[in-house]
Amino acid sequence: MRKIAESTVRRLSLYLRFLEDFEEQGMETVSSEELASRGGTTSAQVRKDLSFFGSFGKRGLGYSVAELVRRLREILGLGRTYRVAMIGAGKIGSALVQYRGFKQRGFEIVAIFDSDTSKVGRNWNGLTVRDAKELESELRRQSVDIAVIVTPADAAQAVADKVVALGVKAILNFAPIQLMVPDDVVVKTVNLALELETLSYALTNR
Amino acid sequence: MRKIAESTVRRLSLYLRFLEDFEEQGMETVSSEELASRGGTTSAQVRKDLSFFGSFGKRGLGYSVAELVRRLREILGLGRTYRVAMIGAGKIGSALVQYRGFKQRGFEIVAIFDSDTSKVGRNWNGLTVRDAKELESELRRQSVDIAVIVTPADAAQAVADKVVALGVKAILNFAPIQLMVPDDVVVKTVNLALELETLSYALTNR
DNA sequence: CTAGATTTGTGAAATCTTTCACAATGCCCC
DNA sequence: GGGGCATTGTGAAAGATTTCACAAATCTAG
Repeated sequence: MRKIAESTVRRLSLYLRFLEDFEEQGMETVSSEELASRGGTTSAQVRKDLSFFGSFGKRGLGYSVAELVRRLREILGLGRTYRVAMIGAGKIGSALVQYRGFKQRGFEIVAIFDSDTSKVGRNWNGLTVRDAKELESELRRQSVDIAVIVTPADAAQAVADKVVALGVKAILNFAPIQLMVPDDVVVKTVNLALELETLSYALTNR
Repeated sequence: MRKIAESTVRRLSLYLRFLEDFEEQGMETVSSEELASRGGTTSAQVRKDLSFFGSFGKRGLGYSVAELVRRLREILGLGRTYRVAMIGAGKIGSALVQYRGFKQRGFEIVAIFDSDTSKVGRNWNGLTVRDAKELESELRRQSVDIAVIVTPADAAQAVADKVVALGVKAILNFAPIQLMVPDDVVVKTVNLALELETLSYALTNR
């Protein structure tokens, strides 16, 4: 498949969100213009984004909401569930575990680890926090698709190395460092400091 | 000032992080190549990024770590402190309040609000959670630079409208919706669902 | 069945971002 | 002080993304 820009994928994900709203409101069809205005982009952009994957609309009429939802879910790979391991049972981990959007979209947290023995054994949303030492044996026992790294910065790279060695191909990283991983592993980093500093930049240079 | 790409600003913020590390390690100078390899980019990219703001290096030698740190902090607007109001005292808000990077970089949380009366009055890291009804009077009493929105999706737009009306020019949004704000207000949205779905896309289309 | 109104899909143009490549500069050492 | 080495700063080229603009398709009404 032709290489698709990350910006395109992010917009598709947004469109899907809007379409789900539209579907709930009982709309049957939607135009690229309606999707665009909801997402702060242009109708041409919407059509171009979709055109990379096929032609889903009807000229003169627009897109069937139900069909486009189905197609986007397929394109984004949301037709299955993903098994997620969370490494780090601190505040952010705790917030994430409770985040309903996870399960709703098919991301199922199957294990939580922490190296702090005072946290090990606690029950979190139906899951027992396990000792980080068991990470390896546990990931051998049950495969996971995605590792969420919510450790302090100085532990994150070691954790990443370990999960990569155990075959994990996708990492969602909340530690404020740049992880080094092989090319065939995808990493998304959510870096709060970066977001704050782009705000700061924008406030300063107006 | 010439319009600078957001991608450039984000990289500058990354470089600053690396430089702080280098400084701590006692390095006096650094080359664009060293910065680049640490950040997963190229030396030409580093030099181009910096060149938008001036020429800070010495040919043949590289950059003075201390000076570049100083310049980047200035460029990013980190020479001052920012007053931050947090709206929403749920799990994510609680994680953010404890996040040390906030204060470390000059972002001081000066008020926390929630509409859940069972949370109002609690002490969070030295701050009392206030009733969301007081948002307006409180923001009139003390100005804030940045509003962090950590409410459920269905409340977020109303909160945004209110803080914008009260003069806030920058919003960090954790609610999973697209906020509508006037052009002169900057919004950064951290949308977990989006990150998960780009991972899902990447895992599917390999 | 035709005219008119919409709205898609998509090449081509415009714009934006990254990479290339090399002259210019400064340091070091003899 | 001059030769050699390292590294910056930056136009120009290449590449990527967005916007434009219009033919093609479909619907509606008469």
